[in-house]
Amino acid sequence: MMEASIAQSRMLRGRTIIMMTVDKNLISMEKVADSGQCFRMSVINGGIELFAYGRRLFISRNDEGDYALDCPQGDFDGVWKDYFDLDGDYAAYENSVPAEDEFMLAAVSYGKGIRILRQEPWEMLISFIISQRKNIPAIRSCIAKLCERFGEKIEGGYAFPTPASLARLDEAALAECSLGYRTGYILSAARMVDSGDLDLDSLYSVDYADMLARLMAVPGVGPKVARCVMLFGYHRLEAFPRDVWINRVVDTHYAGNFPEQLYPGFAGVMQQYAFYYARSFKI
DNA sequence: GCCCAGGGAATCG
DNA sequence: CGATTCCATGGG
Repeated sequence: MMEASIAQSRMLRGRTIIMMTVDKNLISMEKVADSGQCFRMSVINGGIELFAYGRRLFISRNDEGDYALDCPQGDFDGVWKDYFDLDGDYAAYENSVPAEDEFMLAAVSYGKGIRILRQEPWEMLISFIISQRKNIPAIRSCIAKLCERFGEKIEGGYAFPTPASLARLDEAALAECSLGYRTGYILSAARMVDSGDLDLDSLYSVDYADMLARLMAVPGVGPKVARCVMLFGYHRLEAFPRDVWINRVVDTHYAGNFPEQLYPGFAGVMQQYAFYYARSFKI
């Protein structure tokens, strides 16, 4: 049984810094950063920088190759452990692939170490409204502009903008973030959430169909974007978003119909392996 | 310059 | 119903 995390301390400029280590076999931070489910996690000068929940997290590797998270144990226990879904049993997901499904076997093998993050629903809602008809680098660029212009300044960068901070803008101000025709969608979503018309916190406790309907009531949110919010924000692992890459996979290898029923309650995890594999090899 | 991107809404048949 | 068309912008 590998350890999920161990607290370590080291000295830096005369101060004691607490680092949390995460077993390298438990998760691949590099694959997660490149998996298309998050847009504010990037590999930079010898480590990985991540912004979420109003914080910046820097991740490096120690001599054993395990991950060192530059955060106190309280943040790890209260935020990052669940954020990275370190308690999830991904071996069970991977082992559920039928022996005859060569595509999913290859996808699971290639993507080993990917996990479905628990991100903030509000950030997922805005991020995936932006995502429509954009490639991932362009999505990241738009979100970076949003954060720099309208997010709160925090140490090392900017937080994701709050609903209130976007709701009070006009379209001209938002349009500077290269949102194109999505500008009105973003503004509507921000005002719905800020006014309380859409209570994102209350959605944690509603069932699949209700959550899907409530999210799709937002202008610019259709079946695909709603399922991305459900999967990456609310951790509804049964949600199976179909984008252009997944549609190509499903058409090519599954005659237009992916066998979601083989993965009860976690088809979305398999979707993520398939997406990462397909996009990496441009299948 | 060209093609396309983690789609959705409006329109048409 | 399903199929088609338009949408703004920038990355590769």
